[in-house]
Amino acid sequence: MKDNHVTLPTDNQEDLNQILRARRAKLAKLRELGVNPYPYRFEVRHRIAEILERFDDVCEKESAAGVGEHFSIAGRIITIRAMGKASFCHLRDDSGQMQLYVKKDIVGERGYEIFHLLDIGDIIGAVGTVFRTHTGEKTLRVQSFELLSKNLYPLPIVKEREDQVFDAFTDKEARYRERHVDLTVNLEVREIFEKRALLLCTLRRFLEERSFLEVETPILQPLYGGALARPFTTEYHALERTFFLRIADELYLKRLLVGGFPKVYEISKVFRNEGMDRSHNPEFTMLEFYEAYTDYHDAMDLTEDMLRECVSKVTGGFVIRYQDAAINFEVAFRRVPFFDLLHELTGEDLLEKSLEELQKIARLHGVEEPAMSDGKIYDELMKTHIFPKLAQPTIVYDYPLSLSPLAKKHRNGARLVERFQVFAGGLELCNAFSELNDPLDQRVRFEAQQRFRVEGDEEAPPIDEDFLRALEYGMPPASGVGIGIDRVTMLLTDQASIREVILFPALRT
RNA sequence: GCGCCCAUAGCUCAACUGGUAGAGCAACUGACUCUUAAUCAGUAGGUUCCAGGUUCGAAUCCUGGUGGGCGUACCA
Repeated sequence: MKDNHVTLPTDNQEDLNQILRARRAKLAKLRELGVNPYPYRFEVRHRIAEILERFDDVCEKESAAGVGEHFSIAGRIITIRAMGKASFCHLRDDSGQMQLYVKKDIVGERGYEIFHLLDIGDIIGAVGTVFRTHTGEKTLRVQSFELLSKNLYPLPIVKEREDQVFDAFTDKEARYRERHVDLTVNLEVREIFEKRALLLCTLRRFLEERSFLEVETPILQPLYGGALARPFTTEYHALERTFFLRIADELYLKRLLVGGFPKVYEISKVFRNEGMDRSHNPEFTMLEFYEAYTDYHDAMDLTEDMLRECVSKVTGGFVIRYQDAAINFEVAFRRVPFFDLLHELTGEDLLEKSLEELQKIARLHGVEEPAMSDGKIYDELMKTHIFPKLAQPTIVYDYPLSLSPLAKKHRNGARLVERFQVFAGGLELCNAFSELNDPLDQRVRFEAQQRFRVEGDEEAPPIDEDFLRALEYGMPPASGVGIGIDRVTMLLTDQASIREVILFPALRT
């Protein structure tokens, strides 16, 4: 599958297949005709979608409105229908596609010869007037055109007729490995990433309007933390030390709260050295924001508003379709305590059970080896039976203490922490809590994690003395929220796989 | 990590119980001044993912490998 084209030696004509040879021959011919196949610039004055829209109500035949006015567009040739003295092709730019009519009488002998040396995939610029063909298609009558970049490697040819698509470029591996081809040929793919950009833009604007400060913290770190995950390591030569790629932004952002910024956020890649599947990519994009003097109830309100705003801006409505389910973001999100959901599942109050009782209940619900801690059992039950079924936007709150070493203990009970997660479409979108700012409690929590670590839990984080010291200076009470941007994008673009919303997803090499 | 499935022309796919690889589109030559999956006539195009093995003979069967898909595990 892989690099059969990459390994083709471009200087040895013998080894090239006939299509590649033909393209190179045309390139040489063009040069003979005095055409630079890779010129420096072209004056693009119009976008195709704007032209099409403008002539939308101009009726059949020669459009009086278009006569005389010249339009200048540039893009890639996606179809060619060549005839002896007049030809058609379609040109696509970022906004849309439009038919071009190239007539020998107009572009001249040499121009028409050059046009015949063009291929699907070439990038050209064209200037002309707009008219409608007999069949009603708005078309550019080309006065002149210019080759802007010669295509030497053939593009997949996707054809359409009456909404039927033929020979679509669908091989997932080829699409991910050659995303530039995917984007060129599959318009709906481009849309996903336009929506992703709009999502990021919306989030930034939302936070900016509320006076949050965008900051950047280290990706390369001497110690990692802020989540439960195995890190990637890298060698820092100058320091002769192993460094880690961050697994979360959390600890550095909290230091900024200590430092006096009351509202901060960061949007960035984080890296977790774990397997990949349709909702996990080893590097992914997180938004984390922290607001001083607020608790997790405030954060719930803010997060709910934020998500609703994103849905509205990106999809244009409040009800979205995700994998055949209608998800409504207009109404208030359901808010339900973690242990209420477990009660619904098991009919028992799991918070009151001993470890033995918990293990028994876990077995009843299909957990194979429940020899783990109470927290892991709760987590397992929720992950297998509850979370995937949370289709409508749901805020699950008040989590067991042992699962959340960075969250503040619940004001009403010592065995819970003030934490919540937001789910929709069965996807976990956000994780948030009232941030633990008691440095002595934080040390106790780290030490507990340290014990898990010694027992072999590779995801338990190490003790971060620098962070503990920072807390000792005093961090204001605060709430913090982490949002998985990729997951939200999946939801808003109705994609089942995270790879569809990451331009260059991780692949084996 | 484990299980199941997949890999054939530039793209999308075919090839029965093993018999020596084929189609549409794309490409090339020619014709054609309103075509649109353009049409018509003709031509060419393959390391059947890789390496071994079985066989007179392998795209097909076996072993190993590579890459991918789906499921599962892991995953705040």
